[in-house]
Amino acid sequence: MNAKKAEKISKALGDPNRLIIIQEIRKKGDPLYCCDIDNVLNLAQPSICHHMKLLTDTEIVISEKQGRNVRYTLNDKLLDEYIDFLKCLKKD
Amino acid sequence: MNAKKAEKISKALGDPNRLIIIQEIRKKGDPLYCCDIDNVLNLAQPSICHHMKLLTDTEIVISEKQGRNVRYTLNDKLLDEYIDFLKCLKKD
DNA sequence: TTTATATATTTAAATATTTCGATACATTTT
DNA sequence: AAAATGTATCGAAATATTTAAATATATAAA
Repeated sequence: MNAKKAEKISKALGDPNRLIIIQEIRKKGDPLYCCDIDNVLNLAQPSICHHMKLLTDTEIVISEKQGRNVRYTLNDKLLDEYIDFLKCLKKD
Repeated sequence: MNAKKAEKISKALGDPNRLIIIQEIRKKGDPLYCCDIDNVLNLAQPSICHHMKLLTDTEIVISEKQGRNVRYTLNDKLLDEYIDFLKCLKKD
C-alpha cells in the first residue's frame, strides 16, 4: 500500500462516528444495513450516508445493494494491507 | 487502546505531510531534528512546527529537547497498540 | 399503480484544519 | 552581552470537513 492510500484510510478512521460505524459492523458479525446505524448514532440520515460514502470510497467498507437496503461489510484484506503499511513505519 | 485514542492517531496519520515526516523519522534511523524536515517538506517553519505538535500530542512521535534542537523519535510501542486496535476491528 | 420505506444527492451553514507572516523565546556562539 | 540559530506561539486567511434540511431516486408492499 502506498502512502496516499494509507492517508485516505487514516482519514476515514479519524472520526468518532466512523469508528463507531466500523465497530458496529464488526460487532454485528458483519453484514449490516445502513438503517442499523441510525440506532447507534445520533446523526441525521444524510450525515450517516455521507460517512458511509467516505468509508466505501476508501474501500475499507464494502457495500452491496440488496433490495432497497445496502449491506455493509468490512474489507479485512485492505485492513491487513493498512496494518502492513503501519508495520513498515516501525524498524524493520 | 480505546477508540478515542485510535481516532486521534488516525487523524494524526491522515495527512500527507505528517506521513512524510513519520517516514522520514523512520528512514533516518530514528533520531531526527526539526530542521531536517525543512529539507523534505515544502512548508514554512510554523507549519512544520504545527504538524510536529500534533504528532507529539498524540505521542505517536516523541520529542526530546537537546540544546536548541529537538530530537524526534517514533513511539513504536504506541504504534503497536494502534495496530492491535485495528486488528480487533477484524474478525477475532 | 399508489404508497411506504431505504438510501442518495444537493445545498448551505457551522466547525475544524492547514498554512504562513510576524514575532517571541531559548540556547549557543562570538 | 550581542548576534545567530532553532523552535514555538499568535493571528488571520484559505481550505476542508461535518452536519442537516430539503429533495430525489429506487425498490417493495399494498
